[in-house]
Amino acid sequence: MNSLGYALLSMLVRKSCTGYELKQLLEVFWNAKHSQIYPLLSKLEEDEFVTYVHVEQTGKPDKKIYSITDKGRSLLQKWISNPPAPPVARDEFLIKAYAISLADVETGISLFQERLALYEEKLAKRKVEIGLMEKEYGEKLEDIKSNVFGRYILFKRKLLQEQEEINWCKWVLSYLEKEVKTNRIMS
Amino acid sequence: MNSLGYALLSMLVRKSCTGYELKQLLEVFWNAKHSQIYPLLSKLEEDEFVTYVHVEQTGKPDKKIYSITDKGRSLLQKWISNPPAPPVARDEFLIKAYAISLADVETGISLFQERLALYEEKLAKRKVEIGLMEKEYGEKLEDIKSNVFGRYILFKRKLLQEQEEINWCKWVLSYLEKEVKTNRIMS
DNA sequence: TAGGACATGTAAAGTGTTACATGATTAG
DNA sequence: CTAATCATGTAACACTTTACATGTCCTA
Repeated sequence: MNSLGYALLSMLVRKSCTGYELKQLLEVFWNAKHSQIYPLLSKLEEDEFVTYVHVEQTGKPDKKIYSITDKGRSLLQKWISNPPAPPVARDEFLIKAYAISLADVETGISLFQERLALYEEKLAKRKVEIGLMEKEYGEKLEDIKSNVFGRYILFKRKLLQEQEEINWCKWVLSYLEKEVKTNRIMS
Repeated sequence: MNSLGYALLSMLVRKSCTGYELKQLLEVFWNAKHSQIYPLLSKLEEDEFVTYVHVEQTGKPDKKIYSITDKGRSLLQKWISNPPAPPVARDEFLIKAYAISLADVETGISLFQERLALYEEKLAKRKVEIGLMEKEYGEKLEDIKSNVFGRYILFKRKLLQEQEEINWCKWVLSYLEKEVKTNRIMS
């Protein structure tokens, strides 16, 4: 079983879902493609970690609602206490930032301004999401036994990281924009 | 060309390196394996983005010192101004954190304590690294045209993100440890 | 004397992305 | 009338990891 398999199980603990729904929920972790999710769900079903019911629909395509089994739940539970694999982060932007001395200042500035805009948008959405959670679940969010606690702390983490990315972008931009001003005075 | 190829080029802009050195330098981005680096360097050489000189050594294995070509440099330069691909972060720990309600409180606490320890160690090393850079390069670090500026801002970003991960771990631990105390009083 | 640093390579297996394939309903 | 949402699946290709392969010097 790979990480994605466990990610699917961890979602199904909270509630039964279709593959389509799982794809969207998994976005809190990373952006897995449906072409990876559907075959993996079949494999999970074969190994009896999940089961599904086929639901016929009119107007919409039929769907399969997957649920976690006891076998699946105990697998996930055991896996949690194992030491996690080291995190991997692949970010093309950081390579560009690293090589920024090769670009002219204007390119550098627009690179960072776009990154800043991207994360400001992410942060705004995140705040809305967390706000909705707080309205819907209230004190339940702070209850470590509740099945929304995990989701809540993950969202908070994302918020903090996004905020920090914004701070960093602004810090870098202050250097880049200082340079532009100096050039203007000299010309 | 893929991201790893550009990552290699961005390292070679600063200085000529062997594949072995590149593997270590690339760790600022992510942990690429040598089995991916060596064949890619060959391909880069075939396409004339890099060249190498064979250096014979005694006592140590021979090595190839790779340098970027003008063709490679201009490729990298053009690539920088293209919009970067969205970042991907795969982190098993976060799946475990998400499913934490399934584990008992003690498991949750040790999970987060180990994460905290890991990032405190990372942060400590990062501070040393940055300290060394500041000693070695001084004001050059704040010069956006200098070829250490990119490296410096990347390290600073990592520092901020690591610090934030620590804050978050402590915040989550405060909930988990509150629960343990409540249980003790009740028993 | 065991393990790490130095140094480069290939092969196989596993994981992830893009493209192909289908098709009704609803909102703009 | 065009794009998005719902919904699932396969095939080909690209990328990454693990394992196999070799060999000396130096440090604990």
